[in-house]
Amino acid sequence: MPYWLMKSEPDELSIHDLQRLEQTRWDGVRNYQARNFLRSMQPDDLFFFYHSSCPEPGIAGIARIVSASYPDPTALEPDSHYFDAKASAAKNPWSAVDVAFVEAFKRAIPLAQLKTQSALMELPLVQKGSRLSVMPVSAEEWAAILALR
DNA sequence: GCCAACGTTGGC
DNA sequence: GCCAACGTTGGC
Repeated sequence: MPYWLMKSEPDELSIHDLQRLEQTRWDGVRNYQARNFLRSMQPDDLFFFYHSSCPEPGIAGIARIVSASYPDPTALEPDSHYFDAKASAAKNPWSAVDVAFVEAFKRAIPLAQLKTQSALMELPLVQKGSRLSVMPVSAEEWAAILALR
């Protein structure tokens, strides 16, 4: 079963928000490579929930995919921050998935620590200049990160 | 707030 | 199809 990592600004949605909500829609992805990964997700896949653009960026917990991908409705909502004028109901290029809370780490694993792990050198998250917000995580990487909890 | 790196747009 | 300009991401 594939593993993933997805980034979220905690001001928008944090792992603690998800804990409270139990389940929510992961939308607003507007990058084709990231979207393609969303489209290959399956229910019950697990992912690391990463906090970005915040005082201490890092992996804050684990969540689970609960739906196959479907057209992202925010692309069609004019008032949405994620509105895309070129999208239509008939032709919506963007995808969303539903996700559920699994676990919040007592302490987020800081990006700075992840960068020191030789087992994670291939992970786009730690590569200089990488901005990919949805990425696959190998079983070995998953285990290496879990060991840092 | 700065800025490096990236993806996208659009003129040619 | 090239590539300069622009907007965005996201760490620091």
